Formats: sequence, structure tokens, C-alpha cells
Amino acid sequence: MRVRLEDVARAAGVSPKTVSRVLNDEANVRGPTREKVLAAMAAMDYRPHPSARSLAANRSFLVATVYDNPSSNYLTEIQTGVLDACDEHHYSMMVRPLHVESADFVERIDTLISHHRPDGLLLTPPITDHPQLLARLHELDVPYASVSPMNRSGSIGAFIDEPKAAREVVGHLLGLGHRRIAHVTGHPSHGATGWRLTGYREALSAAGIPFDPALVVEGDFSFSAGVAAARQLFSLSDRPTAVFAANDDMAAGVIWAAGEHGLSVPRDVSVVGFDDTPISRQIWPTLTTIRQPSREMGRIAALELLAALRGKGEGRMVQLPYALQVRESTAPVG
Amino acid sequence: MRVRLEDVARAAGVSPKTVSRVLNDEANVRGPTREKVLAAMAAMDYRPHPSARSLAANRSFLVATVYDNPSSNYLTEIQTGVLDACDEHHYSMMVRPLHVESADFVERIDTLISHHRPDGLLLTPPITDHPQLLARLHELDVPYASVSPMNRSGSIGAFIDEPKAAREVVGHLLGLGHRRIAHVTGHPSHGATGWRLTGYREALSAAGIPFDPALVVEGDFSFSAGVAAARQLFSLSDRPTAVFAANDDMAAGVIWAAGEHGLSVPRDVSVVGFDDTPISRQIWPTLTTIRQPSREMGRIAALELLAALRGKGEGRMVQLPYALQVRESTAPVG
DNA sequence: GCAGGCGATGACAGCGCTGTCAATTGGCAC
DNA sequence: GTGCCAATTGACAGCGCTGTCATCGCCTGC
Repeated sequence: MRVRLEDVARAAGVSPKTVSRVLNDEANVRGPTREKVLAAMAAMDYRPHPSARSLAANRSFLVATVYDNPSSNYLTEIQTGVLDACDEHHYSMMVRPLHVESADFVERIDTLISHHRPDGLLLTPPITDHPQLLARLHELDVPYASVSPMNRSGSIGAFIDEPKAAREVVGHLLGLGHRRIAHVTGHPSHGATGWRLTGYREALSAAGIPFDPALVVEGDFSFSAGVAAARQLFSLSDRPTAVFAANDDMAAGVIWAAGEHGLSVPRDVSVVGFDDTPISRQIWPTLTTIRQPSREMGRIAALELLAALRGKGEGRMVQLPYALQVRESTAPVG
Repeated sequence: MRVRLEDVARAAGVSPKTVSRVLNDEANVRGPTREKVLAAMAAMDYRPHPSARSLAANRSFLVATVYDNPSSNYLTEIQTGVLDACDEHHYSMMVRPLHVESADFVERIDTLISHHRPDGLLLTPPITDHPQLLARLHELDVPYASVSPMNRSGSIGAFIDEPKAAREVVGHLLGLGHRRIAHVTGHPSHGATGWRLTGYREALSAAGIPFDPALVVEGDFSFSAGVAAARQLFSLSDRPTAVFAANDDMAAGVIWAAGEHGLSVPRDVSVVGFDDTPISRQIWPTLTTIRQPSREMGRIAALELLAALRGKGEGRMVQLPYALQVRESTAPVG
């Protein structure tokens, strides 16, 4: 039989309730008492029984990470960060893939909640921006944190300054002397799409370059969308000398299409992406891009959620730094 | 307050224990009684409280998926499959990334087990092949299932016939008239590495082609290893007309290196990979490869594990079908 | 030195379910 | 119709912990 809280109490010469207080880091335990209990717990290698704790405390010590189809690299990073945070506070994490477009999306989250009773949810884009879901969560009074939500007000989570990052990567191209810079946008339903377009326009505007709608092509974050957009752009009589694709997959598609058109990257055309996914290092030339600290974003968002759950503060919306990764796909304008 | 088992019992006019029996699908409940209970449960939208169940039954209804660094695509697929299986039987799943090389690897699994008390583990390569871990799991009497383990005997899980798949993809090259076929191996610590090499040798042997050690280069499953191996192979005076890389990332590296050497794929050299990861469709030319049903492998392995946990059978080691995906990176020998 | 007040600790019940074992029922042979 | 056995059902305790509230002890101020 395992070591139980009662055993620790006996060994420490206190009541079970006092051990419980120490375990849960509650106030009103005298220093020496706490020490005694901690020593006994360590000596006996005590581990609280999660189910017993949950049952008695009416909390699950469980956080659910909910996602729909982000790239698996991104997801794995976020997931790892959330796990980091959960481990720090002895919470568990479960994962739940869902289809945000499906009719029963909100209902499925209801089911998730009533089955597993997570103490809080961690949402990833685009689930962060589903109004009915957020309304339902408020209704059920289930706390949640969001990674890169479209609307940050009133919620807790983590984000980077996307427009600024986009300005910076476009600024890098401007600094190399490029003036005809095209942009391939992301999927219209993602917040990132708008932010990156905004950053692109702001950077051009700050450099005194007029906005040319012919240089902006709608994509959807996929490799093939990058190919299609690039075919269109490279067929223009006055073709761009640089392309800012709203993510790395599309940038890879642009680079492929460049080869198809007999254009060499970066000699004839510079290409930049966004996200710093592994593909940015797996293609040739390697891709200049923006690195998001995805794992850290998952971790921080989860930590803020846990802080709120544990009643240590309200939970904040935290801004994290990004970093421009200059690689081989960009060069001075020829 | 939520609906409890007691409420259902009252509504159905039976004792709580009988409801429990129906809930747990136990024998010795008469048909009509079962119906009555099921009807009451449905009418009241009853959900058992997981913690209460775990506490009383001394089982967690939890499976832990343990992994070290597989590619995130592979991991996500496996994870989704395991979740599919867990959902089918109202189990939960947790995930746990670990470093198999670290000194405290087994200890960390011990900690995982004593903290979260999963009823079983789901192992992915290369964790499937860690003798001390497996020994420890037997010692602790914790059931586990393995996906693609090196040693299948006596364990439960899912696998594909890797040597046969390798024979098939090499056979595809042979069918295109290739005779000088090189092989870039995987990381020596992975079972797949040996199987794929074996399949390669068997295919050549069956075609009456002598084995040439100069055409086999050791890699490690990474893009850059593919590049390095290909540089070596393409510098041979009698260079190969086709390359079988032990996974897609290395195949992508081979294709890149071909460009570097002024070789066109597939005109001058055919390249095949293994795994059918997204990169096989994101590069140009798209990659001929072997598709593993990873999600299904996760699902089936988990189902077998659950069957064993629930006492419905012993749990089997199940073979699943693979499929050769012919794409653009292979062509008849020039 | 003593009342008053607050911080620290403990007693106790019970969270929602299942294991054990006892009680009851139904079915069948005769 | 009766007796017997197995199948079915129920009573009860308790899984390991925490919430609530009562109690205890110590320090403060006069």
C-alpha cells in the first residue's frame, strides 16, 4: 500500500489537515510545523493521490489544450510549453483536437468539460476567436487562456506584436534596397493574416512606398497557395524583387515557383516567411523568417491560467519577444 | 449540483450499485434492468465523476503517451490515434515528452507513474526499445503498448512490415530499370534503420544485384545527414542512378544536394523516401515514399492496450498495411 | 496579571463512486 | 408444488483527501 497523507501526518506528529495545508501551500501554518511536515513528506516519498484530491477539493487539477489543425510543429511546441507550466504546478494536461468549422463544435467542448471537468482551457488559434465558444465558456464560468488571440482585451494568455514583427521583416527587405515587395496573405479567418498585412502596409508606408494592390495576393498558409500566388506575381510585367509570405510554408512554395520561372533565390528575388518552422531550415536556400517563441508562449499562457486558477492573481495577457532570423533567402536587390 | 449516480439510481428504481454495474458494463444485470438504467442515465444526461470513479475503483482510466523527439508530424498523428481510441472507451490520455538519453530517464517514468498513476503507457520509438524501461514497467506491473517496437515478441501494439515496405520501394526503383541504387540509413539506435536496410538488401539480392558497400551511407534521419550522404554518393566515379533514403527528411536533403551537383531529379537521379511526411509533398519534385498509417497505428495500439486494461482479452501485436506513394521524384533510368 | 483577539491546529464529515459480501429472486428438476 | 442453485440485486463501508467549524494557545495592551 502506498504512503498516504495520514501516514505523513502520523510521522510528523500533526493532524492530517495540517499536512493537507502544507501540501496545498495554504497560509496559517507555522514555519517549524511546515518544516516538520515537509521533512516527513520527503522522507516517505509521499505523493498525493490525484483522484482523492480532486474529489475532495472539487477541482480536477487538469488543464485541457484545445486546438484545430495548426501545423503540427506549432502544436507540439505549444503543447510542450503548456506541459512545462503544468509540471511546475503539479497540474495535468490533456489535449483535444477539434474542428472549429463543425456544427457541433461548442457542444463538443461542453462534452469535454462535463466529462473531464478541466479546471481551465488553453486555446490556440483559430479557436481563440470563436465568439460562441468564448460566450459559452463565460456562461459555464470555465477560465481559459489564449495564445495569440485576435482580441486580447479581457482575456489572459500570451502574444507577440505581430504587426511590429511584420514591419521588421519587411524592413529587412527595405534595408536591402528592395522597393517592389509583394505580400502573400494568410487564411482570412486567422487573426495573424490581418496583423501581418497591416505590418506590411505600415512598413511600406513608413518608407514612402505607395501601396500597390497588384502586389498583394490572398493565400491560406499552405505550400500550394504560395506556389499559386508566386506564379501570379512572377508573371507581372513589373515583377516584385522580394516577396513576404505570411508563413514559412507559403514562402517555401514561393521559392519553388521561383525555380519554375527560372528565377534564382535570392539573386533574382528575395523571399521571407514567418514562424521559423523546421521547413525554413530544410529548404534551399534556407529561409529568412520571424521566430515566434511558441513553446514559451504556451508556457506563459498556461502559467497565467494556473495563476488565475490557484487564486494567485488575475492572470495577465503577456507580450513576448520575437526574433528576426536572417538566413539565405534574402540578398540586396540586384 | 450535478446529476450523481445516486440520482440515476433513484430515477431508475434500483440501487446505486446496479447503476454502477451498468455503467461499467459488468455481467449479471438483467436485460430489462439494464434498459431502465440506461434510459434514466440518458434522460438525466448523467456523466460519472472521473475522480470519484478512480478513487473508488483504484484505477485512473488514464493512458500516458510517452515520446522522445519523434518528428512532430509523426507524433501528432500517433497522438490523435491514441485519443481516438481513448475516446471510444472513455479513457483520458496524457502526453509526456522525455529524453531517452538522459541519465534519469527511467526515474522520470517512475515519477510520472507515481504522480499520475496511469493505468497503462503507450510507447513510441525509440522509447519502445529501452530495455531498462521495459524491465521496470514489468517490475511495476504497468501494462504498455508499443508502436513499431524493435522487438515485438511478448508485447502488444501495432507495426507495419518495414522490411517488406523497403523491399517494395526499392522494387519500384528496380522496376524503373535502376541497378545502381544507393541507401542512406537512419539513426543506428532506431529499429527502423535495420529493417529498412534489410529490405534494401533483400530487394537487391532478389533482383540478382550484388551488394555494394560503397552505396550505403550512414545517416541519422535528419535533412542535413541526407545532404552529407548525397554529397558523398554523387562524388563517386560510378554514381548511383537512384537513392533510397530511410526517411523523407533525408530524401529531401538528397534532392537538395542533387541540385547542388547539377543533377536533376528525377531525370538524372531518382530519389525515394519513407514515411510520407508533409515534406514529401512540400518539396519539388514531390517525393515517392512509403505511407505508414501512423494515426491508425496509434489507435490500434491504444485499443489493444485498453482491451488488456479492461480485461477484454490479452492485447495483441497487430500488423497494419502500408502503401507505396508514387510521386514525381522517380523516373525510368536515363 | 488578565481579558481579548487572532493565528494555528485539529475533529469530523463527506466528496461520488465501487468492492465485498449478504440477501433476494427466478428458473429448473423432480 | 417444493427445494435447490445460480443469477441478480442491494447494503454498507471506505477509497484518500479537503471544507467547515470548533478549539487551542499565544501575544498584546492596559
